[in-house]
Amino acid sequence: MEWVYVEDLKDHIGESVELRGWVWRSRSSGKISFVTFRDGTGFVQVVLERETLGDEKFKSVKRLPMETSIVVRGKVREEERAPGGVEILAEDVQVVHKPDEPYPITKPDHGIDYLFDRRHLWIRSRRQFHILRLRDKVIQAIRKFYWERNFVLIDTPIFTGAIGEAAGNLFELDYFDYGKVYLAQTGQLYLEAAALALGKVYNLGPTFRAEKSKTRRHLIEFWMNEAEVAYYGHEDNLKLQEDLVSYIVRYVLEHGLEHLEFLGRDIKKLEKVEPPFPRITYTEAVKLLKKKGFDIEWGDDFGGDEETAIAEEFEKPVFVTHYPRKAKAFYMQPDPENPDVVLCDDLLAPEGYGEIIGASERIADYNLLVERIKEFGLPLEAYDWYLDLRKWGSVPHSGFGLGVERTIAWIAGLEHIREAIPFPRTLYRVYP
RNA sequence: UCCGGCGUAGCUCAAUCGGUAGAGCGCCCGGCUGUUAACCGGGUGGUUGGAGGUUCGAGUCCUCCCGCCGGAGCCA
Repeated sequence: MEWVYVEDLKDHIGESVELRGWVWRSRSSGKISFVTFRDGTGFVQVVLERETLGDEKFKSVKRLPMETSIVVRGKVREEERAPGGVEILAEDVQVVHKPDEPYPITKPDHGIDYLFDRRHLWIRSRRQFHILRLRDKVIQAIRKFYWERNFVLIDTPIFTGAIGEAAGNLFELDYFDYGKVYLAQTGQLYLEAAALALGKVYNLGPTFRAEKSKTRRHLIEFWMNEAEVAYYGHEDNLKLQEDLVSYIVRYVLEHGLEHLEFLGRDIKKLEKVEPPFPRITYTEAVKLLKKKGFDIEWGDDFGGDEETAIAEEFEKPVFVTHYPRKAKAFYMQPDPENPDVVLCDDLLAPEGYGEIIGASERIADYNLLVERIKEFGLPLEAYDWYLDLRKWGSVPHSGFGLGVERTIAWIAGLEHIREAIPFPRTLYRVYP
């Protein structure tokens, strides 16, 4: 008998098949019992009848505890009364492992701390199943987007010297006799080197921020997708970002619709995400916020409330461009028309999900970059190799970083980013 | 780090003004051939986060500590 996964059952209607998986829940009656069965690819209802299985077999399997692992053989049939429209009429059930203790996650009324203490088990639950499948789709979309455009994947290092966007917020480790090294906050500087070698490059991997951030938009360890392209200016950069984000949303709508529907996501809102995205300059955004009653002055950075207030003016993600030089990182190219602002953008997701991209054109001129490093009080010697990039064949180039979990949280409509990653690292949690 | 909230059965919560510690779910036993978080009957279950204090009497009030949740700052 052929071993079939739940996700492929629709191709086997009327056949007898073997399923290997686990009991999610079961409901038992006197002579019939319904098992919600899961195998990692989906959930399906298995019907156990006394008449089909015989008295003895039925008695032994009619009340299997949650998370009993079982192999089921039976007939696949369309059934209107079954959730999902397809069910299995069991002809044989073999128990692989029957738990001795009650499964700790039962009805959906547990507290968030209890659930995260049992994250290794919680990921078996339906909601988590759908979220993690969506995450997989988002990452598939990212890789496919760059692959289709002939970008080269550059895996940037996790251990780095003391360089990055800021000196603080770094996790410090001892590295043999070398001394202190730090966990990467960004692969950007390495991607800039790679862009000058390979043209169009990207990365996708974990990054670490030792920020004591305690909000629904922050993780200590999160995944970032960064891209960097030689000879790209500010405008090319914006175009690439809106193409990427639209591509991800379209891909998920096409390949992950059932997951979005399970999570109750408003699909119509996602369908509107097509290029071009609206744009607003920082200066215009400040005016808008003042009109809305915010106490903000030109030069201040935006907080979560400000970002939400800007984003709610638009149905699509919105670019906020041309931030004040002093509010942003040292490597950003000044606007030739106004040196107080830089050629950068933040992409704000709709519905209050905040910043999902930070981007800029990078400074190409050696002397200007040295000046900025000094101006920001950074140690010049740590940037030796980075400055080298401006010594030989320096060119204008631009890039950005996309926060993977924030993108997932937005697309999936999650209340908190911690559900968007299998095992979240938050301020007070590294277990499990 | 700062501000606010919470901590009671395995879980989610209730307990009036300071006056006998409760419910639902889970689990165990029994019943039921179409359940959808099944349902019905019975049973099981407590150092009220910890230490100290006020009081005739503290889950409830006070002090300190611990843990968690929400938010701020910072950021993707």
